[in-house]
Amino acid sequence: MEKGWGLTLDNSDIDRVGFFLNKPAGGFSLNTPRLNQSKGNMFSGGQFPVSLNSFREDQAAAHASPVGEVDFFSKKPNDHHHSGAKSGALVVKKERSTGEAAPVNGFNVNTGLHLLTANTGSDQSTVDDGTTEDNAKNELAQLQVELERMNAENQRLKGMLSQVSNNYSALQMHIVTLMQQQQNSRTDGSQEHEINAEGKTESKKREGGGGSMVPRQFLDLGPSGATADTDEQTQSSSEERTHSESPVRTMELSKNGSESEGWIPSKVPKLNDSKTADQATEATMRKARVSVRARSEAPMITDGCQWRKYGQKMAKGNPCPRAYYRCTMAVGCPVRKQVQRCAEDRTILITTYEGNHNHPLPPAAMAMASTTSAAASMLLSGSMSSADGIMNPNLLARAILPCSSSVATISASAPFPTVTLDLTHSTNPLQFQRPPPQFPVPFPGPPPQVFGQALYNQSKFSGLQLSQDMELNQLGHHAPTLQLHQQQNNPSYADTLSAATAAITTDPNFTAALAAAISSIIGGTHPTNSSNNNNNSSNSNSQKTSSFQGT
DNA sequence: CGTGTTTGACCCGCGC
DNA sequence: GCGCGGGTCAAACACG
Repeated sequence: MEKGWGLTLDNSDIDRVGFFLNKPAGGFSLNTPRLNQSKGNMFSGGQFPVSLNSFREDQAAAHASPVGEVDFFSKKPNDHHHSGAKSGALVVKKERSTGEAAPVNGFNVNTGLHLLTANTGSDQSTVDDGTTEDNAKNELAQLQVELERMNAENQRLKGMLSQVSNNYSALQMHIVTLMQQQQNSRTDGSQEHEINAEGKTESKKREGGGGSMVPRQFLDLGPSGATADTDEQTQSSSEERTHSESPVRTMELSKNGSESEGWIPSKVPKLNDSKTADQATEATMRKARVSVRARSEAPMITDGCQWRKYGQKMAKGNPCPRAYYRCTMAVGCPVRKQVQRCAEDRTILITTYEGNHNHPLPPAAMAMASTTSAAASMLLSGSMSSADGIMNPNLLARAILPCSSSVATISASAPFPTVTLDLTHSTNPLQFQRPPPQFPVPFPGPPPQVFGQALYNQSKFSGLQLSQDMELNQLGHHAPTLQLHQQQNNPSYADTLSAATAAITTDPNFTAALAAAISSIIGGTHPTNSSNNNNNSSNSNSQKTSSFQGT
């Protein structure tokens, strides 16, 4: 039930964990968010920076991390004897007695403890003085007391940790319960029409004389094994396993609302029994789509992935052709996207994503991928697949873009659940109301990759925000420092980031996630290259799609 | 020559 | 059954 969401948070937070634990750099699959990682997030979120070590005692000791707090928990209470080679404190003392400098390893912890002693210098002057022996004993006693205190603290923190974990689980269960209750209390599907401002006629046309509202394919999960909530599927399978394939188009709550640019295919894959589980899962995941409306003069926004154009069609009602792209970062990646300009406002580029990547993604692409994946998961997962996705458009909308719920809408009237992120206004006004100074002319216009970064930032913020809400309500505070650092190094990004920040800072709870996301994204890319390597993709030379950044 | 785009043909679902 | 429209395929082409 938590697929997708929070994996960006996981990534960034794991990095932070690595900061403490000297974690070897490892790849984290986008599609494998794990609860235990989320727990790690909780514990590393500043409130419990030490508790994490209780889980990683062995690693911390093995890595001999220079961070002192690690060893507090790697020590055993009864290792404080002189002969206890395992005691870091005493080992340090012995080494110091030999005139060696304190090794730069985990034993630095004991240096910290030494600060509590009365006279540290007496150790070095210890030759045969009886008083120094007493001092040593006193010091030893103090160390022992300190150790005991630390152990007590450790136990206390562990208790807090388990409590937080329990609270998290309880909250999670509560959310699920609420969703189920809301589903059960649903009496009609009229709210579906509220989701899209102007999809009423189409939906009513679909209803025909049926009376009961068909909840579309939100629940048309078929044999998808990706959804865990099989019970909910069974609850509503009878009425919801329909293949109403209305050619309804995506309606968006933008100001131009009448525009229908969504990617609503007429071909709905039927999940027959003959299909394999993988195929069904893939087909299921491909059903949920995330449509992004954004102002960009570039032929395609940069989202960090490599795309190959495999088709172009003239869509009805739109003089602008619709381009079909396929992800080429991995063989067989099912992710596709459609790019089409808004008929009414040619400056608005509508990109619709579909599917989940089956390969690791660069940081620049993870935000968008996580957003689409999360949207798809939330729409298609059992808990969400029930009417919640329809009944609570704001829930998902705010999950997608919590900073401005008005721009994220769900097109429930579409044959496929489609989340539309309208970034053409209100989300990032600073970004688009004034042209960037380095691009005064309409073409190439706002740097696509800059916009892309802003977009991804927002997307990533979404994941972060939701993860925060569901796991912990605070992130660490070191990320803003990184963000500012990156901003200074990259003026173009500074522009973008400042705009994005200005758009989001209205939500104070979102600041930490914002900073973490920006720093994470930028930290994983090569801004100097990515800030330039995509502006040349004008309409004429857009053959080389490679919008891949940071490689 | 490899890679990616272009573009007409083809397939499929749906409405009439 | 036929036409329409969306989506995909694949041969031809362009480019480095």
